[in-house]
Amino acid sequence: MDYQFKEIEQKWQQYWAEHRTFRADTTSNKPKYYVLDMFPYPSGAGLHVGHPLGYIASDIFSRYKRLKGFNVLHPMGYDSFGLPAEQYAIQTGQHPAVTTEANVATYRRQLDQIGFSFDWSREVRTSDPAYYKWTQWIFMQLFNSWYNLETNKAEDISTLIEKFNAAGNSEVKAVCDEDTLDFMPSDWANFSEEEKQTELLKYRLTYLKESTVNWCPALGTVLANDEVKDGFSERGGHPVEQKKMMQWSMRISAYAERLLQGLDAIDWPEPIKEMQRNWIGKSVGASVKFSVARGASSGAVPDADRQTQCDIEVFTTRVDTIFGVSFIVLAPEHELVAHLTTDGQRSSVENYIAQTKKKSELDRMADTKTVSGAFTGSYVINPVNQEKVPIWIADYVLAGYGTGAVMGVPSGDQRDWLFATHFNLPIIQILDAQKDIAIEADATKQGKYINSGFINGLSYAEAIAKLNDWLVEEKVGRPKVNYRMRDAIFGRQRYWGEPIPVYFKDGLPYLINEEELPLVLPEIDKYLPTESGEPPLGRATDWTYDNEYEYELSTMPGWAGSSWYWYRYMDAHNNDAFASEEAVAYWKDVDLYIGGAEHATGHLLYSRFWNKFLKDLGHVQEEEPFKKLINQGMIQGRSNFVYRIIDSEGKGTNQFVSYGLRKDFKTSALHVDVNIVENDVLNIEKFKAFRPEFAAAEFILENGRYVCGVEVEKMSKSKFNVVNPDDLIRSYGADTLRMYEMFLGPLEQSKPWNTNGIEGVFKFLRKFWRLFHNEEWAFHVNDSIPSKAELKALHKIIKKVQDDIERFSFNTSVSSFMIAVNELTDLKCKNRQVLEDLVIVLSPYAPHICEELWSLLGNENLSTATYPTFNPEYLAEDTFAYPISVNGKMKMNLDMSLALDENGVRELVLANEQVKGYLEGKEPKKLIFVKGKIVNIVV
RNA sequence: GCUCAGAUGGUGGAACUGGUAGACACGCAGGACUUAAAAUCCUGUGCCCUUUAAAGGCGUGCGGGUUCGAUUCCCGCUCUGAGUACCA
Repeated sequence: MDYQFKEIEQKWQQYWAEHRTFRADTTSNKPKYYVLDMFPYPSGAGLHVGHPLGYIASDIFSRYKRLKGFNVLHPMGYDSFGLPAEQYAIQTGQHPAVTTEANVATYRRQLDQIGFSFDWSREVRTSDPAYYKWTQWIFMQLFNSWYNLETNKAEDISTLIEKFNAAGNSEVKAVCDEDTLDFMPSDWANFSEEEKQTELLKYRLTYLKESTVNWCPALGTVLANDEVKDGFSERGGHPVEQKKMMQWSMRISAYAERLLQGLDAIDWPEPIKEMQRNWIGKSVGASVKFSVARGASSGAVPDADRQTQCDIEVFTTRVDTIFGVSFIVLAPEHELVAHLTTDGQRSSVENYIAQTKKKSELDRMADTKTVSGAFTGSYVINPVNQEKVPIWIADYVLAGYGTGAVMGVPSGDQRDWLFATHFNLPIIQILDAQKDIAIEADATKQGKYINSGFINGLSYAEAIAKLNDWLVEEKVGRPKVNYRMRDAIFGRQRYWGEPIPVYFKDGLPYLINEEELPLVLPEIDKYLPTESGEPPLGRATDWTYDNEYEYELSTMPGWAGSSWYWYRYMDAHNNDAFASEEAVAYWKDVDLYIGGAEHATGHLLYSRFWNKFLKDLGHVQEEEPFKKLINQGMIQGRSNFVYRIIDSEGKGTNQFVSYGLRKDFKTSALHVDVNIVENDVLNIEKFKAFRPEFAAAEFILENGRYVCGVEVEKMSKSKFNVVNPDDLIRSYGADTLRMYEMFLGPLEQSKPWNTNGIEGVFKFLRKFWRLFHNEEWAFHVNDSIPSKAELKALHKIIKKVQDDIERFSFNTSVSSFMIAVNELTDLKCKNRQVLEDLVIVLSPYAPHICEELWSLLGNENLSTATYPTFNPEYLAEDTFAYPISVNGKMKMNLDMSLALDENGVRELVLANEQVKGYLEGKEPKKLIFVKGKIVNIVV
């Protein structure tokens, strides 16, 4: 029979499901290998062709590893909490759980028909209470932990309390809030329960913190940055304001250094590591206190406050330039600004602050050219030389980074230089190697210091060391490492997320009992915030702890459930632990993780954080969760256009002109559904049915066809360029889709989707099928002894595919399969032995057709087969058609024995008549010979 | 602006450590089979010159360099894509 992909694919998908073929087994004595895909959010739009790209690659890898004798864990699940389901619920009143369930069913159906070898018995859904029980449990562990900088790991909060009991907090080295009290053991003992809890909260790894959020009063809700555009909500266009709010936060900053160091040990793409390094943003420098000078300038009456001692702390990476400071700049939002502003400067400072507030964050960042700022009227004393230096405010200083204050050194920093030049502030040269500081700043670290008091004559390294010691000695500063990364906000004022297992008593948060987990999401009448502006959970009735205390009304953010899910797959149905100790000990970590690069600083960073935390507590074994990471490229949409002719009045007509002829007319381009276009040629009949208004359309054709225009855009419904895998599977089958997606190009490269070449892959599979059949489509192989040529073709592909898969070059193996099948077809190979091995080698790519042929060959269960061993002997050659080049230009090929050495080759080459012709009687100066590669004659 | 990735025929791409550029496909052209179409098969297909062939010239974004030899290494530039945002 001809290749009947529909029957074959259905049959084997059913077989795999019934036989639980891909169930991973924790008791196996084979080596383990864990292949993980980033699990999808089940959106209402279903799967598009971009999704499976990574899944196909990981599936090929998993199937290959099974053939290579590994015990492979290859699971799949759903990141099923999220905003779109909630949005939909608000609009329709449908419970998000219901729509999510329906979407999951669609995804499952679509995934199943591609023939993935997932172990579905381990499926997880983050919105399942049996799953989020453990997300909540991890939250509780974080709440009950603090970060000990002495042991450099998280510890149970009880060890902190012991320290408080024994010695108060002066000796405690912890990552904590900045406003901790100083207390002695006796103080601690006398603290009330509330005071103790308040203090402990400042050390807990998850804690409450006042944060600024985008608050939209009209919608009564907090918005993500994405949902705000130019100060207005994207939905509805209502004004959005900044509002301070108590929010749950995760002390990820405690792990900054370990997150940074850990990158060196993992096999990830360098650009992703670089992104994480930048995100963590380590800078080494010093923090220096500048004390505010008493009595401000311009005859202003100093108020009583200003008389009190007050310091401005700055962070700098160039403490060596401190003698060159000619001004200090605070962020306009800095808390001391109002306090420091003199009456004389008040109006201009307030003006400036008002202006800054008006600028959107984007404007403020985009405009690096305009210099702006305002003088506060106050001064600080530079601690190193007692110089009086003016305090300014400017919006280039950010409140959120460092201390929100910088020292201005115009000779060494171009931005400071521009500021000083604009406002006429002094520019002091500090290094003898600095040049042309009248024209621009020179940030050199070369040369010796000048105009720099006690560091005059020193080099950069000497100066830094001396200053750091001096700062500590004089108690005006210290060396400091600063990280850009800030703690992660861990609450959302939404419904469709994990409830936070916390209740409030006397305004303080307490954990619920572990036995009470999961804290199940309560039913509510509407998915909107309450009238008083509380999160949707405020609508729940009879939802209190112990019938008394109010629960936390925020839910966890989207990244909570995805920050540990790979462990759940190890032991998905465990009710007593997130995964059993034995399961974690067996599977350990993810060997290969495939997913999109867009998660570089979100999911991939948070996951590493939670993993390190769980490691500190002894719940998991590895410091890093994902050993190797591969990013698949984004599949873009390829939009097609038709060109409607515009009449003299500017109105669209009924006529459409083909792409090549559109220049002769006035036209407007219209998106046309890519599914009615083939190889950029429009199917006119389908187009007429596309929309009623096109039913009577007329066409100006070129070469008898209507050619469409093309543009690469993001895949989206509104652009009619979404390609759904279902249609392709219907016309070509899953095996063709799988191979075609791989054939498209390198996995990691982003590329537009186009189906132009899919026929070629389909033809290949038919040709492959025909290898096993005779002219009448009857199954036909023989048991003859394989010829040398057949074995050569086979072993070439055995080696090629294994090399390709191991370097994730899937596109090149598809080409090689085509070559192998072409060769074997030409050889009229019907040999059972050869074809059987070929089936195994191809099976990771096209599993259905291979299972069918495998069973026709009389075998059972292809996934338990063994990948054939490559034998280099079959590829060995006696002779080689050496390319002969003259002066580096290839001229001809000459067959010569591979046994020949340079002298033998030289003799043969120079004696050759054709070569003589090329030399035109000239004496060769030199002959380059690379064995098995090339001969080059230099004249 | 900075960082990273990339640029190869009409198209997707191949060439893995510097050694025959354009594998494999798509498309296109021509042919076979067919009443016809589909399917299948065969041939050709980087560009230029040439009636054809042989032969030749030019060719991996642009300009240089290293080398017997460069798509590959180095320097400078242009463009495209992604990320990031005044980080003190």
